[in-house]
Amino acid sequence: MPLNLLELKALNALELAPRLIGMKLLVGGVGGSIVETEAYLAEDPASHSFRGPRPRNAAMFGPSWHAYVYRSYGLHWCLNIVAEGAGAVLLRAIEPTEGLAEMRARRGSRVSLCNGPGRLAQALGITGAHNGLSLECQPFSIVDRSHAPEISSSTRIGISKATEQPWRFGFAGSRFVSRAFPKPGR
DNA sequence: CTAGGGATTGTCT
DNA sequence: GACAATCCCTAGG
Repeated sequence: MPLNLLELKALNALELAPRLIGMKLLVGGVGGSIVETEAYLAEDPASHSFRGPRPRNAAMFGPSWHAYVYRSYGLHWCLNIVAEGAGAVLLRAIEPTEGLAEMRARRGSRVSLCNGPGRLAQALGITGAHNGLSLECQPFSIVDRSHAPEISSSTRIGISKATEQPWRFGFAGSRFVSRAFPKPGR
């Protein structure tokens, strides 16, 4: 499906995060279907944009539908999609479908290719050089889903602030997520 | 200027 | 399940 960029660029992080589930993301022809995301809002203590513009988070205050890439724990890269309102959506897992050999080469032939933000970035060849780039241009290629999938949600992973917000989203039932989602409540 | 701590992952026990 | 690896932003003096 072609992208409705006008619609997508107007969404804030909390709206965009579930909207991205099921969309296909390729970087240099390598990638697959997005199955797990997390939303980070500007007024969110867990967000890098919470304390206002800084050199590191400048991309979050730029135009939406651009990449925000940061280094995590000094060694891993993490890829976000900037949303309206100085928020961003962290891409945590994709179901790899294109360029499997290249991903395995970058991942050192490890079994886990794209389940987790650091692994995903490594498998897709993302580095700080991609920070601030528009997702409308090479090497990025994004294709919309044809219909809305069933979405799971849970609290976000690895944060110490605003831990109760259920702002992690996933493709229901996918085995490619970084962590299983709790069963729907009853 | 220095100390503390991550939106993580791989390895070892 | 525990912990090291490793960079750099942030807070505080």
